[in-house]
Amino acid sequence: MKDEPVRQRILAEATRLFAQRGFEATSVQEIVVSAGVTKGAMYHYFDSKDDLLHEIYARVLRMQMERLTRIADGPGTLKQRLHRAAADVVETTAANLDDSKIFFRSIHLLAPETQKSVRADRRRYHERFRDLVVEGQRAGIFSDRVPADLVVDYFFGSVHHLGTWFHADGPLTGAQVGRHFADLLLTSLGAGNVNE
Amino acid sequence: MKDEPVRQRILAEATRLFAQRGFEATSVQEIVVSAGVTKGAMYHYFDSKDDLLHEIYARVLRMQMERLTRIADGPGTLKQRLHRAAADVVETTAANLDDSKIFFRSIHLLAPETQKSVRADRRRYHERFRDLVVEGQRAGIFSDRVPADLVVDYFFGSVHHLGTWFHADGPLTGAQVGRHFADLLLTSLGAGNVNE
DNA sequence: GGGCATCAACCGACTAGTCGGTATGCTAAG
DNA sequence: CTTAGCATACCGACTAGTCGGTTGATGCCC
Repeated sequence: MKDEPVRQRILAEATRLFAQRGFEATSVQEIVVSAGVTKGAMYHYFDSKDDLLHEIYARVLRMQMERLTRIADGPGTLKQRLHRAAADVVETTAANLDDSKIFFRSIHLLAPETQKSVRADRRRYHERFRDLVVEGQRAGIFSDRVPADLVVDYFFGSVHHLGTWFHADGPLTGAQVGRHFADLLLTSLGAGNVNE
Repeated sequence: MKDEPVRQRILAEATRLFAQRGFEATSVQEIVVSAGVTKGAMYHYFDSKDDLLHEIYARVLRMQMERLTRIADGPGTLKQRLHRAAADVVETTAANLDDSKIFFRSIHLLAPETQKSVRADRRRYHERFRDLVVEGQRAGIFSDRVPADLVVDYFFGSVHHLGTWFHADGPLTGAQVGRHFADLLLTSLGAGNVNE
């Protein structure tokens, strides 16, 4: 922890505090004390408090997009890939709950311009995921009774809400919840068994 | 608007501003100016800024709980009642999007004690809803492959996230989204047709 | 009906403190 | 001598909440 690069340490502590107390309720002073540095150091690495939040967002979005792409373009049937992608995003979200909490609580506090760019990244992710569903609907593997966009909004609503109830020391692991959620998604698309 | 009781006007404006700019980013000064009253008036009706937020929560929770109870204890088969309850909560959430936005963004900013009481109310709602699912699983009408609690978390995650993408002037009405979401819920419970 | 008391509703200047951000200085490396 | 990497002291803006005071309606006594 102590030999971690200063920039990373500031980001890590900021993430922890933002998730615990909220963005606005956390002062820059608290962050730098917690990270064992001074304000000067923080403003050396980041332009503003907003910039700090933006970096936290960008990091998690990059990670999720990379994983989704790898799974979607990887091997396996469509059902398998969708199931895998769904379970994976649940598991990684559970493993980085702080990021998830911060994201949906605080995005509205960013400057409008920054907000727009973050939302655009988010939409690209959503669309890549949706394309899997659309592909299955076109192929007749998935039911198209409910529009693909709505199904994806339905699913991601659940994922994004993990932060309000999931606990690492609860009865279920992130991987278990991931499998269940992926099952629910597939079932609601009328594609009961993943291996059919 | 002008002859609306002062207390209601303050609540309405606070709701609007909190949803638009966030709780922390909205000053008491802005609220009172927007409502056409003074700070004295606001602190005459409410104990604190927190109290204002708490009132907003309490109001929407009361309304939702009342509607759920009426539907759950009302006529119809289990499938019909669950479908009705699910569609209803989506529709009322869409109709009061501001409340929903504020709720999940700002609850962590309340005093711990207040937070606990709000969460307790919320849990009671969740449990009443879950009981419908459990009842169906026991009766063999719904699949019990996924635990009822998880199914309900899955569903309400989607509902609570309406605030991030739903717009009243979008392509779908609240009622339409409600029907789709209720369909998805029933389908994921393996209960395809509502009227079977 | 006139005088008096009471009370909720409301006003707005004020306080005490906090916040994000900056200006300047120092040190060590190259 | 220059630059990166910080530290420290400080500023101006803004905030939630307070408090002494005003206003107008109502009730009651004589």
